[in-house]
Amino acid sequence: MPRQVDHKARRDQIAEALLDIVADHGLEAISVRAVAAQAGVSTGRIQHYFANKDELLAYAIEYQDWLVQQRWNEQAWPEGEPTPREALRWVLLETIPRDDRRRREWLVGVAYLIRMLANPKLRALYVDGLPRLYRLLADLVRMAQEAGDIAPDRDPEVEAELLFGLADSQGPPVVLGLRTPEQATAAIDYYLDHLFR
Amino acid sequence: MPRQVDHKARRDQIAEALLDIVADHGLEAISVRAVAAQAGVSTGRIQHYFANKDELLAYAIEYQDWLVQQRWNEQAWPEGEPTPREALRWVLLETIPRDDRRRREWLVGVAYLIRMLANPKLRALYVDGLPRLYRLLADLVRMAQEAGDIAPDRDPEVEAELLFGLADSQGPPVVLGLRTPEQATAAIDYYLDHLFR
DNA sequence: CTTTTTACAATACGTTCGTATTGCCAAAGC
DNA sequence: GCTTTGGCAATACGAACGTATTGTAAAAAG
Repeated sequence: MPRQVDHKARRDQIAEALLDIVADHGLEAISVRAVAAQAGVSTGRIQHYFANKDELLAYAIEYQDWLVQQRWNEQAWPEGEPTPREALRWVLLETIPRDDRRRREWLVGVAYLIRMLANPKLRALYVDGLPRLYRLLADLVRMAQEAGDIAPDRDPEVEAELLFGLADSQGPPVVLGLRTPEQATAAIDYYLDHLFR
Repeated sequence: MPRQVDHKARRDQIAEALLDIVADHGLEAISVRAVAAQAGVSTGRIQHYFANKDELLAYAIEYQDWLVQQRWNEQAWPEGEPTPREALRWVLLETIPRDDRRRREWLVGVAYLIRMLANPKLRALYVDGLPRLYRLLADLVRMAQEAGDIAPDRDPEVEAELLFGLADSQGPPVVLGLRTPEQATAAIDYYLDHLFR
């Protein structure tokens, strides 16, 4: 066997370029040539690593999903053992598009949503992830309740929905510049202050 | 002047076809020929009523925005003078994609979101609408408070954000079939039960 | 040193795209 | 009734598209 290259690295580099374009101009701006230009490679290279455009598109979100999971596995939780409140805050802030990386992830997620309707593999990325997130939030609320930091009459499932909804609904206004990430963070902190006592 | 036709009706019919395609397959599926086929007209007809593709795309969301405003102006409020709670519930349920019409509107809104980043005219549709919605929700909470139906220590602005977030976050799971519209409605009713007493 | 295979670059091919062009029919104005 | 003009259909055109094909440099295997 001749010259060996890191296949994943090459595919990831191409996926990076695709995700940049999608976040800026949507899926309709994706062409093999445009991705090649953004990545600074030839279309021949892209053809060498992806059988066709659909496979390229599919790899790119799977790659983004992998990126997100990497961050959650490595960075969570930032400093030692967090309290339920710290963990809750970390998770909620993680969902808002507060910096370039998270902004791109958020926009790409939006761009791929309609594709999920007809594509079961894409759908699974969302369908599997959301209930896990709800469960995590509810568990953290429960832990805080058991520690006496949240009033016992609060329903953890309902609180999980409210918290997620509050964080999730910050996405569009932040991305569109109607609200700053700081304001979105403040909204979440404000509600956490009410929830914890 | 010769034969006169209803220009708006023609344009709306074409916009309808475009919106159907966008909701099903995203903006990347839009071509003048595809819209013509969906509408059952010739591409010549589309060219006659729209200078180019961009103008067609722009007209279509403006048309959808007009449709939504029509419904809010005419159907709100369903039966006579509603209580603040009825009005609140009506508004919140209006934002969830519970039937084909609202589902299409929701999906089209998502599809156009990335275009709003670079297009001020599109952005305005969102940027103008959201604060008005927040204000409406907060006002309704305030009215209910003054009537003694909501505890006076609730912050109307915070409650507006929670209510909107709760309703808004139902969109993706409902559209993707993870949750039924009935379950989404139940989640909203459950929280309204807690808020009102 | 030769062979084989990987990793591409370059180009070619057929299709689809947005849009320009052309032509025709019907109705209103004179 | 002739002219004009709006309302199209049909077609044409160049660019861009996804992808197939071809060629080549280089490195591992023998």
